[in-house]
Amino acid sequence: MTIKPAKTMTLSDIARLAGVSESTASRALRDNPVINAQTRQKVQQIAADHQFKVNATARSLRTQKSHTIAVIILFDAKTQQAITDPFLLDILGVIADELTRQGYDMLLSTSKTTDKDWRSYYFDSKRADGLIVIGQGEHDERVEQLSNAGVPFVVWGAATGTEHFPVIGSDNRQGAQLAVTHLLTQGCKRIAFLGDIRHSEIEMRYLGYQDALQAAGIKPEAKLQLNTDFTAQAGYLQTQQALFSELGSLDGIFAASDAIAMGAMKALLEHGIKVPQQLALVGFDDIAMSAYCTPSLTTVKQDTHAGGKLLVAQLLSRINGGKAASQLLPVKLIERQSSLRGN
Amino acid sequence: MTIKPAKTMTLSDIARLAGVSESTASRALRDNPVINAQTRQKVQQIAADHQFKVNATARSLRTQKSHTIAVIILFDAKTQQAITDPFLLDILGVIADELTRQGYDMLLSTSKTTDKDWRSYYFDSKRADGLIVIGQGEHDERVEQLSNAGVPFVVWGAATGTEHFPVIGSDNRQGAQLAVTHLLTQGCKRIAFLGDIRHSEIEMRYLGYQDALQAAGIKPEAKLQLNTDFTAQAGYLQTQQALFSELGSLDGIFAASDAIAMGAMKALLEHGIKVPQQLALVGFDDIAMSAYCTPSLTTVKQDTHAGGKLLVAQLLSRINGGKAASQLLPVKLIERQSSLRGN
DNA sequence: AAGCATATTGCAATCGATTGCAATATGTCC
DNA sequence: GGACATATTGCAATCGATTGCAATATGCTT
Repeated sequence: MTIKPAKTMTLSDIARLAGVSESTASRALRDNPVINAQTRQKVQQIAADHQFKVNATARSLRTQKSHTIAVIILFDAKTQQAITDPFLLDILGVIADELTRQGYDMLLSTSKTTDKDWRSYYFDSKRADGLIVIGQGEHDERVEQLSNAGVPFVVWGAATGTEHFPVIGSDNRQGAQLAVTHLLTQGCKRIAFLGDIRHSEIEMRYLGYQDALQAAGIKPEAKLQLNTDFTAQAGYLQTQQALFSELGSLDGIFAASDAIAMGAMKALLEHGIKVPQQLALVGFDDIAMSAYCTPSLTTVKQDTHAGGKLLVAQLLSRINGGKAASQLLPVKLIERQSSLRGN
Repeated sequence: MTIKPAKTMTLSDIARLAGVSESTASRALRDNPVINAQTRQKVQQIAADHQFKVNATARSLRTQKSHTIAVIILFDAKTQQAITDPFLLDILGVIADELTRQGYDMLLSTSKTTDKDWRSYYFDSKRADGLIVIGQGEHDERVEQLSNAGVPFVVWGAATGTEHFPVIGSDNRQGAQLAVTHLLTQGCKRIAFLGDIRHSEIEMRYLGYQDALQAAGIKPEAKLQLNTDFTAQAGYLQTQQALFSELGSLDGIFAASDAIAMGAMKALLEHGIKVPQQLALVGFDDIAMSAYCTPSLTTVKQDTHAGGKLLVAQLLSRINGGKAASQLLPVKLIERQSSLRGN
């Protein structure tokens, strides 16, 4: 039998019940040591008895802090799809937990929401103290605008070193290089790249792909780079098409995401191509499913946990008057069946 | 060259600049027809010039409406994992879009956040006007409490007909029945059920499983129901174990989620069991990857789009003084390779 | 020209909590 | 007993917008 308050209690109600002023009540509830211990205790007890909760709106108005961070997930302008890649979900979960741990709420915005002017909507209107933008996408001018407007924000994406706002992201170039070098080690000679290089993260992966080839004395062929959206379907269709085209014979594929890789795998298997014997395949992200497809997928694992924590840490530091710096996170190659030929 | 406001503009600034009172300015900005058209225009122009945005906090305080909905994703008490199933991501995206369309913001809370008392934290504190709870999980008392507290909320889960709060969800029982009937039609005689029936949604699926067997004159064996978490890993391990145990020979598996099914598939293939010839497999959810594993996965498709829209519609109706009703959404069997034996 | 309806605008209270500063009470020292 | 330091508490302003009601202006009627 919980007491069901007829109407919401306010601080003034609590103060009256405790026989103190609102200021004392307010201080008592916030454990301000200047208030006498007994008074403090009494006020807190009464507040608890009446299930009093501070009105977050009033507090925000007065303190000029919302204690809320807006997380914006950029959607692909082309596919119009919001969050689809399981990878996003991973990092989103980490960010959510970390924000909570730090006492912040998370306002989530996806796809169409972002038609809005983020700065106006979230920051100028005081809905949020700062922004986390996930996925730079294809060079978004809106991100650039943010940096001119004094809005505290951090981006998950590709730190190229040239942007003038803080970007946290995996070392995509290094990851791709590891992956492609691995393919070369497994004996691949002609490796296709599946991914849309208009996304800056993917562009970095493509650079890593080229690095690896060049290090092995192989000249990258432009026609082996095939623009592919972030979906299994796109990977499937692109691979089918590649197999029918006059690309010549491939013996390796590096896909810019695991979802793409799985689509590619499907197409290959349908065509009776043996993976990894005839063609070795490597993805990127290490989503949960990668270990459980057949053959299991070799991939580059991003440290989403570190990434999420870092995004939050940098943003909060920035909000609290400090600086936020770009940072590259190390990645790791996870070798599985799709590329291991057992020499 | 955007004008960079030295400090944030307030309504009073705009009023002063326009030479009108704050009340007139406020009304003008909200397109109140009582204000003279010219005045209205002038105020709006000035506001636009100075990139004025209404302070959402102040408005909320005054109007007593946050125009925010808290979405709570229940995590599994056991695995301690937050959002992992791709299915959640789907429905979350739909809800986000729909809330945006309706002019609401979305406060997302996962896993550890939910240690809090939701009612206090989100509703009593006026952070949100209502709650959407996703995943009833294993009979959560906290959901029950909400319904006693007059908080507007809706749940995505299993509408059993006995709960006294609005639940929107797929017709899990019907879906399972379709799936298992399909397996029987394909000639399966002994079908295992992989899923944790302590989750009410899964319980409904188990009932549907039993319905189908009984309709075919088969007596369900309790030992063929194997509790399994919502992950590919759990499906994999459980299936491995099942194959080594003295369950006798199975020729069909109905998994309570696609992720579980994919784990199961992995285990089967590793053991050289031919899918679907020796053992047919059906999942639930129709996540994006299901069409792209090999063999592709037969599954029961949930209408996440309708579900998300309905959740939002019902909640807003409830907030606006109306009623919210539980509702069952129809599902659809998607037949793919993992179960089709071509008779 | 007085009377009254209608169109616009402004005054001032209000939403609920926080906080700088002043006020009071208590204790200590010489 | 007076002076002064310290511990507690309260007053009142403030955050920024919204809104009921009153005030003023304008136009029309007879």
